[in-house]
Amino acid sequence: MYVETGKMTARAAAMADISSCADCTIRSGAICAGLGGDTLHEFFRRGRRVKLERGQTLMWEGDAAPVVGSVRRGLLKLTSMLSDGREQILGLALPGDFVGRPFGGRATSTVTALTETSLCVFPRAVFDAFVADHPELQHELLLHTLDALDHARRWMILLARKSAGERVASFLLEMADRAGVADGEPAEIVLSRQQMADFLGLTIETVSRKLTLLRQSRAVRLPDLKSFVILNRAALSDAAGGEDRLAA
Amino acid sequence: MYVETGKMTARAAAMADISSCADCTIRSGAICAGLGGDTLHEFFRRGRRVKLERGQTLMWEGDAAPVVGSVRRGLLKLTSMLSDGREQILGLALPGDFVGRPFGGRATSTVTALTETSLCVFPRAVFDAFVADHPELQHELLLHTLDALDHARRWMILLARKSAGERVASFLLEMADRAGVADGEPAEIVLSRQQMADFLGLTIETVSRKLTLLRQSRAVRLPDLKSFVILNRAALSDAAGGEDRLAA
DNA sequence: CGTGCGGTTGATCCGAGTCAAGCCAAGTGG
DNA sequence: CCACTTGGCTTGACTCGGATCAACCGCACG
Repeated sequence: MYVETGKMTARAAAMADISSCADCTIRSGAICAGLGGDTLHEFFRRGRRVKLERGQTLMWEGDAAPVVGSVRRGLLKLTSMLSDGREQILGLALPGDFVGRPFGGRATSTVTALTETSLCVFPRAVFDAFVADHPELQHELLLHTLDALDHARRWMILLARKSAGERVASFLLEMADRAGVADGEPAEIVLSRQQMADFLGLTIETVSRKLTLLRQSRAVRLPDLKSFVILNRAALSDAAGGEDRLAA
Repeated sequence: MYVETGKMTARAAAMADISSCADCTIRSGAICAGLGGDTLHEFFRRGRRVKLERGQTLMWEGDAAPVVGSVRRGLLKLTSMLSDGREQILGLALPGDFVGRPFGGRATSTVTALTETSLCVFPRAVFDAFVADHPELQHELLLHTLDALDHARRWMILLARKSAGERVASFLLEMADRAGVADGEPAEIVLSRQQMADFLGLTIETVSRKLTLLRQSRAVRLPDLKSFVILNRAALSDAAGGEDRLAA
């Protein structure tokens, strides 16, 4: 885990902090949205910018999890390990999302970077105390948590009731929409086939087969392993099964 | 939907409110925990006590959902309807749990009473405003939401990875634990077989078969349709599959 | 060149869904 | 009081979708 801050004067640190917030592309969607200049600065001073390489883990399920954080850039997965050693992906964290468990005991999931990722990380005790003093921050955190809950519950429906083909189609739709990629344009598949399987509650072979079927039906094009293009959104949406709509 | 309040003098209403809170058995676990006497009274004055009969619905998925509430007594289900008409139960709400979606647009699930239920219900706009003015209330709501999120994510694992037998066993364990019933003592199954199936992402036939197997293996006894007794917790826990532990 | 790893494809198996029949307890009407 | 219905549950026979096991492909890397 590489931490960007080093030794510097208080003034230099403050300037770095301010510029950090000023150039932050996700402020509007993050929990720090709505914090005034002074409060924002106070808040930021308590955290650190952390950069994770692909594959690095921020916290482990069950650990005392000393930190929470806000994603600035990149993509992380939240996972839980099963007794048989397989892992289930519980969700993804994108820029603006919040990770970790404030006011709690142990971390409820393992948080791992899927791409190079940058976060604002806070010691949990410090974060908890600061939130207690700043209702507007707590409010943003509450909104984020409510959204995450809604999203998790929609995903429950997919896992409980959708067929393998529907899951894969739903996944592609969600990836394209979250990335804001238009139909016809190539969108990135950030996950490996194994990770897609872990996410969708399937096996790698089934994921592969269903992708092949979607390609053969001309709903999508798969130029390479890590990208896809929506050729026929209606067909894809149809294959996703009514779309009780996972999109937030 | 039967609303208990009628016309009464301000003083009588206030007394009713106070006694309502005083005799509330779930205060400690509800979002109103930690509200001081005056604030609690203020808060309570803004809501109403609502009683739902078994089967009555408090709000519908997708509706503008004008209310939120805190469960005092009884049991409700949160459901979402699939395009094919089947429903998936997203979660249960027990005394102390919070239902509805504050600060949001539409209700994200349908909320229906499974037993006779009593709630403190608030108009959403009123609730939102009151929460904004009372950080301690917002804090409690946040804690509840974080817990609900953790619970939903654990349930995702069950739906994504567990076999039918494991799901049914996990369900029985959770029911017994939530009701605080000791092994050997009869515990209530509040749901019908159909509702269990909707909850576990199975069909009614499969639920029935797996219950029969558990009975035959002497893990549980099923005196009648609506109750069960844990005879061998080790066996049941084993059948639940390692128990990556759904209990909070 | 091999060697290894991620992905695809094929053959087979098994668990849960589907369809259908029957059971039992609680109404309901003659 | 008894035949008949009704609704929730169980059980059985069969089907089918996705897991499993296995072979193979293609590419990166030593």
